[in-house]
Amino acid sequence: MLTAALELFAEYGMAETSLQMIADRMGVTKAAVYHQFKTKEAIVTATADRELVTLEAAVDQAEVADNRDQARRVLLRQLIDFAVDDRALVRAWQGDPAMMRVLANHKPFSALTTRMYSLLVEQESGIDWRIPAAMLASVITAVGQPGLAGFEADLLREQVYRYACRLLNISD
Amino acid sequence: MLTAALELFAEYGMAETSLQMIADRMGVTKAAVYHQFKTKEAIVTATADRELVTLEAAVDQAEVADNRDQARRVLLRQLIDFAVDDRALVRAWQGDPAMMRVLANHKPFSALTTRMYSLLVEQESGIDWRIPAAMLASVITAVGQPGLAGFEADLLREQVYRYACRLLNISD
DNA sequence: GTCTATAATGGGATAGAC
DNA sequence: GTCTATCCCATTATAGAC
Repeated sequence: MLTAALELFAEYGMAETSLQMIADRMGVTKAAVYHQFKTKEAIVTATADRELVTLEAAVDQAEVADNRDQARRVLLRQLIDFAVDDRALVRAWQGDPAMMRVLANHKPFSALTTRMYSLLVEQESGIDWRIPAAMLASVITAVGQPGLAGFEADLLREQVYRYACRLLNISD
Repeated sequence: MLTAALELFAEYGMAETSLQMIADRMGVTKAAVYHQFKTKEAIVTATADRELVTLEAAVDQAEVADNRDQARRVLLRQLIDFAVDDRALVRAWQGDPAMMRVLANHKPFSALTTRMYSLLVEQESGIDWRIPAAMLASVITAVGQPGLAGFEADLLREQVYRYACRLLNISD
C-alpha cells in the first residue's frame, strides 16, 4: 500500500495523486484505503516514516564521529547510498511543493533535517555553510532526475560521491 | 497577471494553485481570468513563454562560441544569472511534477532544453555528460531553495558560479 | 472586460451493510 | 476489511447581463 502510494507520488506528485488512483492501483475501493488511513496526509507521513528510520540511523552514526569533517564524510556516504537506492522516493520528495509542505509540518521529519543541518552548518569557524549545504543537498537529490533513471546504481553512487567531494573540496 | 500567477505557483505549486487564488490576488473574479486564458494550462505556458526569450538568447549566444568549453562557460554564466535574478521562477519550475508535465508537453520549452542538452552532452570525446549535466542543473536550480532566499543576488551568483566550475573542473 | 450565477465534475471523507 | 452509497465541498469552466 505505501509502496503503491509512493510510486504514484513520485510520478504525479502528491497533489495530483487522488485516493481513487491509489485505490485503483491496489485493486480496492477508496473506502478500503480510508480504513487504514484517516486522511491523505496520514498516507504521506506514513510513507515518510517508513524511510525515516534509515536516515535516522545514518545521522546517529555521523554524530558520533571524531570530528566534523569525518561526520560530514560519513553522512555524505550514507545519504548518497540512500538516495541512489531509492530514487523513486527522492523524486517524490524533491521539489514537490505539496509534499514539502506536509513533511515540513511532520515533526519526525523536521527534527531529522534539523539534526542534519547542525552537522553541516558550521558556526565556529566563521564559514557560512548554508550555501554549500544547499549545493550538496541539490547534488544528492539530483539522482532522482528522470534523465538519470537509466544508470546503474553502482556507477551513479560512485559518480555522485566524486562530484559531492569535489564540491566540498575534500578528498574522496 | 502572469506575475501574480507565477508567485503563487512558486509558493504552492501548480496543482495546488486554483484559479480562484489567482483571481483573489488580482482582486478580480475567476470569470475575468478566463476571459484572458481559456484554460489553466494556458496560464502556465504563458508564464513560461515570457521567460523563454531570455533563455533562448542565452543559448543563441552560447551556440556561436568558438569551442565547446567556451560555449559551456557562456551558457553557465547566463543560466546562473537568470536563476539568481528570478529565484521565484526557479522555485516554480524546479521539481513540481505538475509543472514539469505541462512544460514537457510545451514545444518551445522542450525545444530549448534539447538545445541546452546538445551543448552539454558530449558525444565525440567519449565522455558521457549526462551525469555532470544533471549535477550542474541541480546546482544552478539550488538557488531556488527556500533556505537561500535571504542571500543577496551578487553573493549567490558568485558562489554558485564557483561551485559550478569546481563541479566541472574548469577554472572560473 | 468585469461581474453574478450556474452548471458539471471530481475529490476528500463518512455511514452502514456484509 | 472491503464493499456500495452518499455527503459536502472546491474546482474548472461557461452563459449572459452590464
